[in-house]
Amino acid sequence: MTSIQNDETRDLILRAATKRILHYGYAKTTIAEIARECDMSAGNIYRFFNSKLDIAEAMARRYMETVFQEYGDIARDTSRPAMERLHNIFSSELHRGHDMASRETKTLEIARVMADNRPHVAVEQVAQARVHIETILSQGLAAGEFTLNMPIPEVASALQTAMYKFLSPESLGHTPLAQLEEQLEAVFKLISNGLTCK
Amino acid sequence: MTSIQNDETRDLILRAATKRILHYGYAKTTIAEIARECDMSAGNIYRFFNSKLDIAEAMARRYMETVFQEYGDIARDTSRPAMERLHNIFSSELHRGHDMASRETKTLEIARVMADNRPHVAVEQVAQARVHIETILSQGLAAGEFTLNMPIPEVASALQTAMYKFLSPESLGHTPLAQLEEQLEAVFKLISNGLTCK
DNA sequence: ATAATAATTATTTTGTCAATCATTCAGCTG
DNA sequence: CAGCTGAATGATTGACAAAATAATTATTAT
Repeated sequence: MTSIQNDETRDLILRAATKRILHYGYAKTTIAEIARECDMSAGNIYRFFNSKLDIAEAMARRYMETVFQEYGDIARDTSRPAMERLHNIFSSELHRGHDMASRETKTLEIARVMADNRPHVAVEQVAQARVHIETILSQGLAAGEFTLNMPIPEVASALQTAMYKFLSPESLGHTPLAQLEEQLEAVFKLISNGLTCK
Repeated sequence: MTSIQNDETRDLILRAATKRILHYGYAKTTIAEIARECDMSAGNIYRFFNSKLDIAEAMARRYMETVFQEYGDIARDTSRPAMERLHNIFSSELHRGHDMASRETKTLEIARVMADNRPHVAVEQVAQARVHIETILSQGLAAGEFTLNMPIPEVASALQTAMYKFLSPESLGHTPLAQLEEQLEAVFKLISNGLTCK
């Protein structure tokens, strides 16, 4: 079983794993390689992680933390209009997704591995993103910027559903960024009209 | 090369192919089997279709024709409100997609084969569906039912983008129908508000 | 000209072996 | 004992060839 103490070693392993997995991919990276990079034995890794999948999951969570940090910053910056900040979140989601799909980093493989073996993780991440969207919505509502005819959680969820295309690996892989950007603008315009009208 | 005449034989082949492919899947049905079902030789199939893929494409197109017939009927039925008919189209798209994904028919495999080998077909189909959406939109606009702040083609396209989740095989396969129905309602409510507000 | 049969080419499957790898664990070390 | 190692295990994978299957093309016959 994984021990509780020694957080620094966990971090060391995670950094080494991230380095190699982003470069060579999840399947092509072996526990032995990660261990070598940390100057320890392969067996010792298992004192800190229960499985290779757990390492990947921790990696993914750590990365998403930075993303949610960014969303939190946006949600906190009440100096900008709520609508603009909503747009900011979805737009940055699209660009991050596109970077992942196009760049040589093997992020897409990890996404697939997670979707196949840890499906609840994606659900959690979406829920976490929704929290920030709800925050911005309620700010916009309080500021008189929005007129909602549905409860905030439903609106936030519907927004995410409508923006699904911009984080689906399929469309990210097959549609050029410029076109996706146009489509994002169009959908956003459509919806923002519905949010603001009296 | 494929000959032009003898449309009945083409139909015979297509029906036989459809029967077997829906039952056993695309990969598992052979040209020889289709030929046997038609009481002809395998080689002879090639007088009517250039390849097995062409048979699948013809199958898919024929099926989509019936779908577009339905859309045409909906678009023509001006007795119902335009908004209701828009909803009708997307809802029926969702249910058809879900049937494909859940039922034992191997429709999903065909969709994948088409996406991989004939990507332009899906693009065409989406464009064809958009025509009907545009028709309904312009009817709703003429009837004073809608207030659009974008050109009709852009609105139609944005609608399709926002509804992308309900025809993506991934979400159809992983999300229960009831939940997708709820999400469809929510997105539609959000957008319809934007279309109708003054 | 049209269709069946035969030939060819491409792809898939199968079987085998070795190698690799995730994971476990008995035991070393300090 | 806490913290680790290195060897063992069992499952998976990759390479490779041979055989089989299936798509496509060429030839022949009516």
